[in-house]
Amino acid sequence: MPSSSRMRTAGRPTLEQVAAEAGVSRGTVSRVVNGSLEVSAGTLKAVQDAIRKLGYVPNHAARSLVTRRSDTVLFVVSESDARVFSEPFFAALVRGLSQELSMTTLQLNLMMASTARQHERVEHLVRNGHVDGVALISLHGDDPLPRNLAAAGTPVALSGRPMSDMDHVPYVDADNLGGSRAATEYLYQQGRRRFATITGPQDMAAGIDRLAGFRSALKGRRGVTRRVAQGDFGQASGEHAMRELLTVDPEIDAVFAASDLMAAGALRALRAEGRRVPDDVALVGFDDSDVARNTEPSLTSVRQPVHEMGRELARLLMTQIDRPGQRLPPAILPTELVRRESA
Amino acid sequence: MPSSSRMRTAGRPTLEQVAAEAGVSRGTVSRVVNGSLEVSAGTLKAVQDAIRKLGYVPNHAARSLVTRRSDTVLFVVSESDARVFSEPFFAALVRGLSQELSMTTLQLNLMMASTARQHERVEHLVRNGHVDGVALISLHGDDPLPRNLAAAGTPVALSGRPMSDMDHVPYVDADNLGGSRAATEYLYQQGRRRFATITGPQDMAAGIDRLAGFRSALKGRRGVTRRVAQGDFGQASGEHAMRELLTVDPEIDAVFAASDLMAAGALRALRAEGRRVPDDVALVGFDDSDVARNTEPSLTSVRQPVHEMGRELARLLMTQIDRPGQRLPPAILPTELVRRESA
DNA sequence: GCGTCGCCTGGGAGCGCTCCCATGGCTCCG
DNA sequence: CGGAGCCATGGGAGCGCTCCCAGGCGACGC
Repeated sequence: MPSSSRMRTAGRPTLEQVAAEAGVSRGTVSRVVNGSLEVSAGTLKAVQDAIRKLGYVPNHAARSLVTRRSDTVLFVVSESDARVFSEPFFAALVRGLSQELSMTTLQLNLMMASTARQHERVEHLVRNGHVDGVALISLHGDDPLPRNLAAAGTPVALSGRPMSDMDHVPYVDADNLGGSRAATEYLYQQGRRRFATITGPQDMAAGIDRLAGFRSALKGRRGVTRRVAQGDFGQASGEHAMRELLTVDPEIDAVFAASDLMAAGALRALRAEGRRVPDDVALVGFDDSDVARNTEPSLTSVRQPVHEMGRELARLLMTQIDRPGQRLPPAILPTELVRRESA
Repeated sequence: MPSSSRMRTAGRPTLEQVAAEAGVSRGTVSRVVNGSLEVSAGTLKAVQDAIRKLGYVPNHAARSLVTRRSDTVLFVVSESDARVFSEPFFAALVRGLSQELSMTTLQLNLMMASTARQHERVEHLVRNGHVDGVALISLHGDDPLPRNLAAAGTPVALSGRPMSDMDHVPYVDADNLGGSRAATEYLYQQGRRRFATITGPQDMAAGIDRLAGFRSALKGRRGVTRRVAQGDFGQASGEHAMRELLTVDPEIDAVFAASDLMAAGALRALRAEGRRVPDDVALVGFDDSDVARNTEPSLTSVRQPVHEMGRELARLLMTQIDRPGQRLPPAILPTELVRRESA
């Protein structure tokens, strides 16, 4: 019965084995692995050599069991919002998040959760210590999830300004207001005077803020007309809104659409009505997405630094994990007007 | 100093506490939690009640420590050539993957890994039992990672047919060949006879297969001309290729582009040269992406079931996790021609 | 009526790690 | 030269769970 017995899982050296190899105790190896200073230079080297020789990597489960930290953050996406996926926004955000995290030992856990049952699962995951923090994207206006989590002391960070106040839950967002204002001012500087905007849904912060930016840029200006039509960020709504606007005022010469998709729709409508862009009507979109590059004429648009927003989201989370209870201000990242053919 | 001492982390009941509450032993509770049958009806109920009452959720780390399973799968994205894969592709794939996984207890871990150092990290993660399986997307042709992992006995599944043979590493892919053939045949049936195709990069399976489909559809047909120009899936390359094609043969009346982006570029070139689409030239793209809906005219395109491909990817992984060593055939999912205005 | 079988159940051992206290040796000061 | 103090280290005690073996008990058969 020699070769039987437990058969020490050969491939994975344990702390104990490293200790034996280095001629020290478990405790000492643990200190080295975790970067404690209280180890003499000689021992340090011996242990490091042993670690290298054996190819030791700490067992995450074992560590997590005692430290009660998981070294994992959860990224929750409400998938019901199909809009999120039609845009590269999601991918770029994840990329930024992931990049920032990759500089630490933190892992990224992804979860699509729209139903209440799935939100419950998120809370379970958190309560049970599977994750150290949660990043949320694309919330529905009144979603209690972030508040619940934060109230329970879990680090939380949001992407996009939440509609209801979230008791100091930090969030990252683009400077929607500033970006819209800049876009509108740019149109004004081009000599345009008969303005229209196609808004996003007014129950979303992005929709509200972009309209506010438009208004703010035109505030107090004389000899300017301003029309507002509602859209839902989608292309069809942009086309519809544009048609409506032209009915109300056929002389419109400048349009700011709160999304590129809506701008693309507007472009269609304008063309159908025989307007030349930008000669007759100047048009600016928002997002600087792929569509903006592919329309004809291509769209002047407001770029948001999505990748950087992802990184900031990660930082917001990491800060809270390191210093629990810390109150963080929102991170509002600057936007930039990208000039193309449409304005 | 009464209130001090260990203070049993109140919020999280353990197996032991559930056992006490139900008046049984740890072992029995464990059996209930893990769905073993060897428990009498009465005990079962008592335990279930206790679990509900206490809100017990198993501690993942503890379980993982002993079972040596992590209940986590890793999704690795080589971000360096994110460019190639249109981004909605990525999002939809993740969504499918995630949806399938959400029906199990498996967690999804996401990692962007392009550099060698990061690939190393993936191998560490796997060797160290952090993950039970790995899904890989957007591989570089000769990437040894999947082979290494598979050789070590790790469940692996790929998205996209790998270029080099991977010793039975299963993959999911769209039926690129069939889709391209169908698109080309459709053009033929419309009475078109002077064909051209704009290919994807010929060092990628998708590029190769889509060209093969085009060729296959036209094989043996008489009175048909066929031109081939190379692209790289990007819009600019499509525009360039189209211009070139028109120089070679101004009479071209049908174009199959291996991506929507290239088709959009081709559209630009065609318009610039005064060709009407679809009247003078019929044009079909591939991917059925957003761009296809936003061009003017909108693009007829080959749709791949990306969401379903994500689910299949998950299934491929799960099967291997449940039955290690199982050899799985690739999953080739059907494509579908979506007719719009351009052809 | 006693032995046997099988079904449930209890609980010890141990997964790999961190935490913390005890220990031993050494330096330094009076 | 002795004692105090400090630093580096060793190793026990768990973290919460699963696995597995032993044992209790009821049912059934001879």
